[in-house]
Amino acid sequence: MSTSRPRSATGTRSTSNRGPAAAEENRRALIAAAREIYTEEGPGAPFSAVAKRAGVGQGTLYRHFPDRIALAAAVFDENVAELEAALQDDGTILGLLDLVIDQAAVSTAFIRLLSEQQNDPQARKLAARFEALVRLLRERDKAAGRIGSHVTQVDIELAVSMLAHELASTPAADRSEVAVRARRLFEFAFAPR
Amino acid sequence: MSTSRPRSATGTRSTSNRGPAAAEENRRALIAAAREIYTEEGPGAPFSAVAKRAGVGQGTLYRHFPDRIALAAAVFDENVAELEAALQDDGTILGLLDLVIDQAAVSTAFIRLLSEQQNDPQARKLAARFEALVRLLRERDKAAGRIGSHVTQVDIELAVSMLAHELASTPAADRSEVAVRARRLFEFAFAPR
DNA sequence: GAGCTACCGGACAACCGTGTCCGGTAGATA
DNA sequence: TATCTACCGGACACGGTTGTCCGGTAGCTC
Repeated sequence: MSTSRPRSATGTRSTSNRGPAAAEENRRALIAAAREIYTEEGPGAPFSAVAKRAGVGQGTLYRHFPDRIALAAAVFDENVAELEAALQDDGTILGLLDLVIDQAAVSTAFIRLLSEQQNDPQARKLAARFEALVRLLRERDKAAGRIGSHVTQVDIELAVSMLAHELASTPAADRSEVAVRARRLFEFAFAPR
Repeated sequence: MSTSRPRSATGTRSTSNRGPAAAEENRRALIAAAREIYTEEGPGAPFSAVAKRAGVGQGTLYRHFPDRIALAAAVFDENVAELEAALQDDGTILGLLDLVIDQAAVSTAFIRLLSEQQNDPQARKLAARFEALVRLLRERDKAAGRIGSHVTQVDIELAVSMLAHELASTPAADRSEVAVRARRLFEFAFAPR
């Protein structure tokens, strides 16, 4: 996740900041900065803060990502890919919840994007990937008797959404405490009856 | 400007808008307006919109309530009183969830106030009243075997908080659908094992 | 009914985030 | 090296919110 740029905290850009190669590097720096910002300040943070954090100008930010949605989509594309990679082979629903907890702030922004931009094609595509992943995990868990048959696809999506929203509005200090509680609550809700 | 005020649902002012009696009426109008605004636009709505909605000037708003917190506290004071009135005698935890659902937007703002202003004495007092209510309901439900003994005080508070947050970020159109789902989920989580 | 007090209302300055625009400059090309 | 191109960065204009300040006026007192 770390870039080697003056950027957020340390180091100096190895290459120049001009030319086509730099354009790509800037793009990646912006995505990384957005992740950090989401994590630290939540999805409401000023858009322009991303540029500052990435160590580039406003112009560069808007050139690469015309609006918040475009940037968010780029961030979550990576995010969903990580979830898929971690869970597709042998993950579980509870494992999914754990990853959502790990990625608390980014997850929230992701969930928010999905619910607020239901018309945006990019957002829809991400939603579809996420839902497919949930479907896979649910079927596997059900077959293995790890979750009850009363648990629907939507139940799980709702649980993820609630968890993410709750974590987003929890002061960082209490977050792990809340995460443990919530996980336990959903474990009860999903348990075979 | 003459007799026709933009004042909304609360109706037309019967007395003048000056003098000590009017001061009290303005105060109540502001609280009512704040409720409406929370309900319609969520807790992020411009503070000054409350004054406009109440049909009074900015000055009047700030004179009565120096900041958002003071106003929010006044609103939720009424709110908690309503919860107490409705549930104290024979309410249940699920009944509490239902009321939270009914008051979706106001509840959210309430929950947010509690988590963001943990130091404010007014907010703490409201939190204490709310927690006492939950304690009462939980003990009653437990005694009656309506909820499992694994369900803790904090579990319930967390469920309310998650529910409120989720509803807040749900488009109005989908809210009742989500409410039903969430209620069911918590019913499973709380059920005796 | 005259004067005093208290409260009202809205104008306004300060502030913050957004998105655009353009001068500057590195790198590419020959 | 001279010139051309593409991208960079930050200044800035704009729109919206906050919180203050003060002239105006209703109601109260005598």
